[in-house]
Amino acid sequence: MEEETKKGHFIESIIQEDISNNKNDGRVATRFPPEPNGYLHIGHAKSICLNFNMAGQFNGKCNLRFDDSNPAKEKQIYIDSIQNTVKWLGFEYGTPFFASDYFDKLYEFALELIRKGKAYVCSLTADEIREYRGTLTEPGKNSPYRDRSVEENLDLFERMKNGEFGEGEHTLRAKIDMASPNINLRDPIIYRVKNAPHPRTGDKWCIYPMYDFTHGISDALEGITHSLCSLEFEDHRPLYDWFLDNVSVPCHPQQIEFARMNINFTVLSKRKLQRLIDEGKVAGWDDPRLPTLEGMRRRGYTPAAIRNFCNIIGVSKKESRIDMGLLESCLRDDLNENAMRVMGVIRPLKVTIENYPEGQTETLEAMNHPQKPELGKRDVSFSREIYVEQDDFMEDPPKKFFRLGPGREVRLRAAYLVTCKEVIKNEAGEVVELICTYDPATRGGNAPDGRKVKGTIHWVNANDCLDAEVRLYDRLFKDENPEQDGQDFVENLNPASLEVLTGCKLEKRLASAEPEVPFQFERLGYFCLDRKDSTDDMPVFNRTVTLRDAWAKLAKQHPPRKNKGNKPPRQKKKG
RNA sequence: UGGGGCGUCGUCAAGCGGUAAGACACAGGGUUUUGAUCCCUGCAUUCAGAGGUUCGAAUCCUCUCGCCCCAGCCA
Repeated sequence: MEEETKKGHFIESIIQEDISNNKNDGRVATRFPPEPNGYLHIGHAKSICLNFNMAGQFNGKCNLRFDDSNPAKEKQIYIDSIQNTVKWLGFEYGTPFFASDYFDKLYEFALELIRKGKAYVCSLTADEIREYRGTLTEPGKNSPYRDRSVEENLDLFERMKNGEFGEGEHTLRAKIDMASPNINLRDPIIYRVKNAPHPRTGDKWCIYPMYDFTHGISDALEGITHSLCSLEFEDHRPLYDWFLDNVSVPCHPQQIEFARMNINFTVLSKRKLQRLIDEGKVAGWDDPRLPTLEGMRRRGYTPAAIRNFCNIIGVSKKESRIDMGLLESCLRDDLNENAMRVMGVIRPLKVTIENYPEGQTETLEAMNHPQKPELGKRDVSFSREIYVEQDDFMEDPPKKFFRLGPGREVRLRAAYLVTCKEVIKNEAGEVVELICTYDPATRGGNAPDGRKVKGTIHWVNANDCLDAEVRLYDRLFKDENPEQDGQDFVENLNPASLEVLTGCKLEKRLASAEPEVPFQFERLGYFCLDRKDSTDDMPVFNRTVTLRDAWAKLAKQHPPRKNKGNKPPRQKKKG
């Protein structure tokens, strides 16, 4: 049903091989290392699943480690959110780790490099450092400070630590090779002065280690065996190895790179997501249209669906753009299996059943899940006045329209067969009510005379229902690739990504719905109560995803006739 | 004309010298009180291209082409 771990992607093969060679004594340890400078998104989920799955699969452990070496960008709220989200996704990580917990040790390792003559304090300005670095095609040149004595370096570095210098005055650099074709090896900066309070170490430090120095050493200190990261760090691997080879760490983890995830019709980068928020294009980090895990959670995505998706897409080194449809397919799979069925009318059209006794109400039974009778039945109330979906009526319907139209008979799900007798319109000519008759002999939906009724539509008792707001979401961008032809992705937003419907009429049992618990509104899609904007007076439901809709697809392929407002069906063409 | 990667169906992705898995999508058909679900069926003579090695190549070699990443005191 769920989560069949894919067999053998290349990282799994490497680990398997290492185990059979008894490398690391057959131990496996991975880590998920987010920088707490933003919220997690679906792209991170891939890495989370990969790291935790590899550990789980090979009886190892996976650490959650915050890569918090740049206090200028990092915040406690992100630390909290990330922990929360990883737990929600379903992974156990025990006590989280922090690179900042290694600041003392990192400082010692920097000292070790200086004593070995492999690091020096450089007093070039940022601009000068850039100039000295050379370009992609020209080698760099040595810093004039490259040959300072060990003593002087030790003294300067200590004074950096003690706060005697301002930002940018000095840096500590590894002494590697200014002529290396790999720019990362041209005496990379290890420490810089930064006068910013750190979320965890406060103002204890005014110098902070850079990523390349911090990351590998943190891995080694935690006994990580396989350090999985994305492709852009491939060029950093020689540096990763250089640090671990030149400093006294307990082990030397192996860095392995894989391609990060991309999905069409959305953007996956903290920077771009941040911009959508800053420019007010979406409501915040947890806007249900966003691919952030908090947004997806609020919208109704389930952890199981996301995990399954991450397992299904595989792991490789090829840049790819995954079809949003695949994510949705995984979602529907889980929701179809687990969501209780209910009825809700989101664009109500009143129906009066003229031959049904006035003032009478009766209780009918409906299945909670047609494929799972063990989930039981629920009561739904029925009376003379009900609501049906506006889309389920056409004044001049084509032949293949199996719903309501003048003189047509349909089944009200779990109720009766009704026939449309009369159409009532307002002054503007809009249909505002239908007068129908019902066949009392069809209680439950079957006709004793065996006549076939092709269409079944959902409905709600007008005298016993829940008023609600419903939010319909669509893809955030119009284009499959929001940045096609170098366009600014913000210009490509789908103006119809959010549609708010008020005055929706839902089955009464939804009054006790809990946030994020999925329901299938039959024939419409999967919905859940919004945890943030719902009030006692006005519940708000988010549409998580629609049902597959063969009818809508058909109608789209064959454009509307000019007559009424409804979607117009045509005969399907052959071939 | 620096370095590092990557190129298998529309989209992901198996394949590791023995004659192209699977998933999503798509197209037909069946079941159905959700036009949902479910169930069948079809869907790469071909692996970026060209040469070569071999009885045999997507898999090995050579060259060519295309795409991505790197010049933060970000991660």
